[in-house]
Amino acid sequence: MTSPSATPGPRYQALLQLLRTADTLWNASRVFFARWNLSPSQFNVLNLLYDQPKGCSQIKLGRLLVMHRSNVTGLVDRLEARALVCRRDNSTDRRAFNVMLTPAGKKLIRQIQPHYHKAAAEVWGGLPLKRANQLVAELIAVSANAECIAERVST
Amino acid sequence: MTSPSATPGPRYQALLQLLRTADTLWNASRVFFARWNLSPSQFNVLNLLYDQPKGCSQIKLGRLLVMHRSNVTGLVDRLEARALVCRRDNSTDRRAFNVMLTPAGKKLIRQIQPHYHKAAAEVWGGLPLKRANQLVAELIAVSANAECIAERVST
DNA sequence: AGTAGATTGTCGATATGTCAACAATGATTT
DNA sequence: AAATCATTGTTGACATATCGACAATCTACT
Repeated sequence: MTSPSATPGPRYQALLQLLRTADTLWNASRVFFARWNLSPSQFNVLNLLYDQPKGCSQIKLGRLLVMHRSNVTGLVDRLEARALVCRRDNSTDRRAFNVMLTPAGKKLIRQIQPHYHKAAAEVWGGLPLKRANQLVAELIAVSANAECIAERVST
Repeated sequence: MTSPSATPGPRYQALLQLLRTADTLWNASRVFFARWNLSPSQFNVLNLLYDQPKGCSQIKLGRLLVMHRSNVTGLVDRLEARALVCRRDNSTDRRAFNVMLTPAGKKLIRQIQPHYHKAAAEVWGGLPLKRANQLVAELIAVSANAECIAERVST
């Protein structure tokens, strides 16, 4: 007989498995993108910029990628060194850059995307649509709870 | 009318949301453990060692934490410098150390665990047990698929 | 206009993570 | 026993991530 609300239990297992799965996914994506000599984060930058033809400030990039400004600097530096991305002056705000894909960057991301979407679909195997939607909802709830806890602690 | 097997779709959203949620959880845990001046990885080391009273080699620690040996070196270094962990010679294998908790380390982990379990439970809110178990099963399947893809690519 | 406060990007310090290479040791094979 | 191969931990080079401090700039208010 198990106590009806034992603390560790299945919910705790779910938490551990969630983190572990994400780690596995991230590592798999590292292996996956290595073919094009890109890190997952670098791919994310290119992928995001692909949807922003007018370019994007670094702080906005950081917000979309959920990372600190200071990290965007180096990420963009390395992509710029490979001419996949360029920094253009922003005419309306002289503090900010406009980061955008170069033609080479566009070409690369177009080349990768079909492989990426195929792999992403495979990862879920035969998960029914209904379950996928339910899962997204649950994960969003978890995110919200975690953020709430973090906020409560830091204040 | 949506196409029955469009590539991005809800499964793709689920993938993104999964990574995002894990990132949020990890960040929340960083804030959470900062109270004790620990990183999430450092906590994981202590937490693992708590269940291994006889100690653990660094390579085994790395496997349990899903990280490379070389990373364990620094992690243990920093915990050792704070006297939360110690390296003892392994009598049967002179290559390996036996990493174990010091009394101070045991004391710290015992102090943290109740807060940790409470927060971990809160994260799931009112998720029914049945759903939690289903989730774990789905996440394990995803892990396996991801690892399979990575292996296929790297070979 | 001028000043005070917020925002943007960079830098340095530090932690976390990878990989390849190395020395020391263990395990196996001949 | 000797040689070969595998494993353990460390190191160095690097990418990724955080934070705090800083200069330049924008914004708002007096």
